[in-house]
Amino acid sequence: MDVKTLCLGVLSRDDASGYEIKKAFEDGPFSCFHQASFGSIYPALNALSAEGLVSVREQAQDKRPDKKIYSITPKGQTALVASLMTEPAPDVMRSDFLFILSFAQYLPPPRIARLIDERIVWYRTMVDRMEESSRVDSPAGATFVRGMGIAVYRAAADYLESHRAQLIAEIGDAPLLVAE
Amino acid sequence: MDVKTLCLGVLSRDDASGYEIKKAFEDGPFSCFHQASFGSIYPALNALSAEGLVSVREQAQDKRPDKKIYSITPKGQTALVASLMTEPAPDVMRSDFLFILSFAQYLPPPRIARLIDERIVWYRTMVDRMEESSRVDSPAGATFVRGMGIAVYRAAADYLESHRAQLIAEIGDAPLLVAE
DNA sequence: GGTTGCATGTAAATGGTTACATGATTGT
DNA sequence: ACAATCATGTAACCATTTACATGCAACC
Repeated sequence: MDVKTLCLGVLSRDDASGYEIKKAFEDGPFSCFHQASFGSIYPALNALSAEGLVSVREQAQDKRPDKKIYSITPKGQTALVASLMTEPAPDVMRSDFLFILSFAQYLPPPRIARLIDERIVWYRTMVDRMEESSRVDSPAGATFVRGMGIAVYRAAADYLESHRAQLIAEIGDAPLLVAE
Repeated sequence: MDVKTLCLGVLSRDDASGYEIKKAFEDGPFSCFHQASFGSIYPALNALSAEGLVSVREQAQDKRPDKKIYSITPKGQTALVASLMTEPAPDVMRSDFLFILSFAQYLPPPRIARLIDERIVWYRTMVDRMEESSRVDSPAGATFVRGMGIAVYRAAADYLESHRAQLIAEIGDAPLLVAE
């Protein structure tokens, strides 16, 4: 699933500028499971435009730079659905946090405690944010995915909260390998 | 966290060949949150060797190609711990599955049903595998991380099972945009 | 007879990200 | 005075994946 398809997906929900598409991957509904930078979004948008999968209209703004607002075309809708019909690539997860935690016994307990505490806060914040956005009415798919995000992040936070103390106690008994 | 650190982490648990390290990222305890291919592992191992962070011994095998078994050195242990003390990069998740599901209303319900069913099986299989490996005694960090994996994957599978029917029903009412 | 597993390695291609360039406005 | 937000875009850089190269043994 390349950046072009990702942009098409965002645009299928609503017209947007490149800048706004970026936000959808930063804070928005896609931030949890896909990401893209300006360096990939702007070229993708130009390519989509050249292929006739999106249309552009320039919008002047006062006190703000001009915007290019992109809309998905019928051809673009078809292309999006075709991409959605291909077999999804396997999920990819990259977590330095879990990698570090899996060697907790080599590290100072206060560091482990801090990492876990920060992570709990992060998960709770994400759950709150998702619950808030679930108050506005969304398409069935988006609602389903958001609900799954809430369930999974809540399970993660709950686990960290309920097992934190035991891990800290266990690694507290072992000798340190590094100064704090 | 680059591939060199990842290899150092695997080797801190036990001596291994490049081939065996690959397996740790494919099926093993790290497969859920980091991955690496041969094309990155073998060069990383050579670099680590040149830096004195690992040592190598060649092992002849009958009916199998020769192996190069790598061991972490004291210097390597120090380097690993130093890496583990740096701030972890933010987690990255890339899921075509969730991206596709968030546009479920554009797609044929049987496809959505199949995708969800396959995913449930996958999560349950992973949970079973992790639970099995939790019967052998592991360091505190690894046990903690494995437990979190089980909790999170179980929550994901439970959510998919309990909300599957409702999603299928909701998208079944809308007109199809593509032939099955 | 074809696939999978074992085992190491290289080179090319890829698909990004990071950093840079530019500039007004608003908030601290 | 400095950082952040809005807004678009390019080019250099990067790490990794993919594909290739090689070959034997076991299994179906």
